[in-house]
Amino acid sequence: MNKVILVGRLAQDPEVRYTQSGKAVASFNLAVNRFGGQNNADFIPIVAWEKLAESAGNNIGKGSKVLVDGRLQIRSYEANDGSKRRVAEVVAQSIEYLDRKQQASENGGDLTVDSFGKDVFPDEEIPF
Amino acid sequence: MNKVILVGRLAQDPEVRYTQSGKAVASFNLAVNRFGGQNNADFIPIVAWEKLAESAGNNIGKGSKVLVDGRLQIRSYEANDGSKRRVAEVVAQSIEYLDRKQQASENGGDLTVDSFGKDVFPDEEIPF
Amino acid sequence: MNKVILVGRLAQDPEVRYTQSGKAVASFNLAVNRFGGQNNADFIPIVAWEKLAESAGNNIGKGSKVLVDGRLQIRSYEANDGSKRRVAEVVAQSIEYLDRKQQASENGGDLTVDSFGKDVFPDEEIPF
Amino acid sequence: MNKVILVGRLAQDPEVRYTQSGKAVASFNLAVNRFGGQNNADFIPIVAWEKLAESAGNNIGKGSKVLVDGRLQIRSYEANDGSKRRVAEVVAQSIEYLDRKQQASENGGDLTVDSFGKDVFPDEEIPF
DNA sequence: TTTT
DNA sequence: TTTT
Repeated sequence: MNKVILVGRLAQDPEVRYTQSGKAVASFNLAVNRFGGQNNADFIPIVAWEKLAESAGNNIGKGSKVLVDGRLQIRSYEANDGSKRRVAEVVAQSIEYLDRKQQASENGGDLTVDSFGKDVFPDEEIPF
Repeated sequence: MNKVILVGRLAQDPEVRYTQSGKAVASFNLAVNRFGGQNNADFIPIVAWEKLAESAGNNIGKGSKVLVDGRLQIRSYEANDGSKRRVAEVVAQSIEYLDRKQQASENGGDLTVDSFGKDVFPDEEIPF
Repeated sequence: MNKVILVGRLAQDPEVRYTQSGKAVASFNLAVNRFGGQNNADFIPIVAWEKLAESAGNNIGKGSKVLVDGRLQIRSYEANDGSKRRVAEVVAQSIEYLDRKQQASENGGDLTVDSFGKDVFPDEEIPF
Repeated sequence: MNKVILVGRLAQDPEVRYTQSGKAVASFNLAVNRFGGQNNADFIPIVAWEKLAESAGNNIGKGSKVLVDGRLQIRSYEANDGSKRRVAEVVAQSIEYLDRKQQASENGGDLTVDSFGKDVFPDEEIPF
């Protein structure tokens, strides 16, 4: 069990890059207000992959309010001076767009993007 | 966003049934202790599907301690007297077995069963 | 561990009542969309107590979008015909108001109401 | 909304320190297995305060299995070379002890420690 | 109806 | 470094 749920606003536009194998990766910091908190936020690094990444790149930007559901991961990397560093980041499993800043979409509904197939089974099928 | 996370013990062995289309469905009540609570628990109906259901049928029983991650669903059904009833239940998305009652498995590790494919990406692939 | 996190819209205005000991209790159904889901929602009963209840009564109504953080509880009661019934409901521990329908509040920020005292400790105090 | 839920084992005994104002603070790394993961874990820094800290110091140690419920915080500090660094850590709001390594406690039940007062209301009080 |  |  490794679950993180955050509501906040993007501190900057998502940066979308591509791995050597061609997978899209988006990253941005999420400003999550602390309780009591006008000018008191945690800026939490978020990473999203593939269609989640592409959707973020196309649909949200600096200031957008989102709900991120994901897992907390510690990633190792080599710093410029050759030293080994560790950074914590949240790998998004789904992102729910809580407002629609720019394009006031005519259908109104909220958009949720998810990194896996769905497991929704109709009520009627249950054999009891 | 519809997320439920529970830790508790099975109040009875899982019942495994099959839909007309052949899908396995397991159901059981989970005793979740309230704070302060020896003899003070909520008995929460859990439903699991397909491989989650089969694994539950094979690996856990009355008294097993588990962590259930799922969503809360309201299901409508027709009662015996023809009246329409609604029941709330948690549809499991993953079940983590926190103890191994019967078979003291030699490898020691915990078992997690999950209803969808995994989205684990290796650290090294990240292009930054 | 008994945790529920829901995002949805109130299906009706909160009903605020008072216990014999004078505690406020608010109740309403929350429409939580399923994935894929325009016309496909679970209507989940929510209960809030004391200042959470009063705030809900004053600040949100039918159609308001909220994030509810709480626990899932099974409550027993006696039906009109004398039979014993059980109902599941979510007891809210905090409610975050994700939009402000009517009154475009002048202070701008989002409003979160919480049922317990806060445990926020300043960063500087940590002795390492 | 800033919520983190983790299940893992302590990578070392908790270190308990005291702030200048006398508050207890415990810190340790939690090894949280990734899916698929025997030798594949994230080591996540956990911080607990006051009675949570004292209980951790007294009741759990390296290898203990726990469920941590908390929030993700970014803390700034000054490194030895005077540069400003940021570190992410989980501030525990409750810790559930999922096993009892050393002392096979005679009372059986699980121990949950929580950082705030409880909001449990009896079922009977609800006026409907 | 029920778990430890 | 940063959001409203």
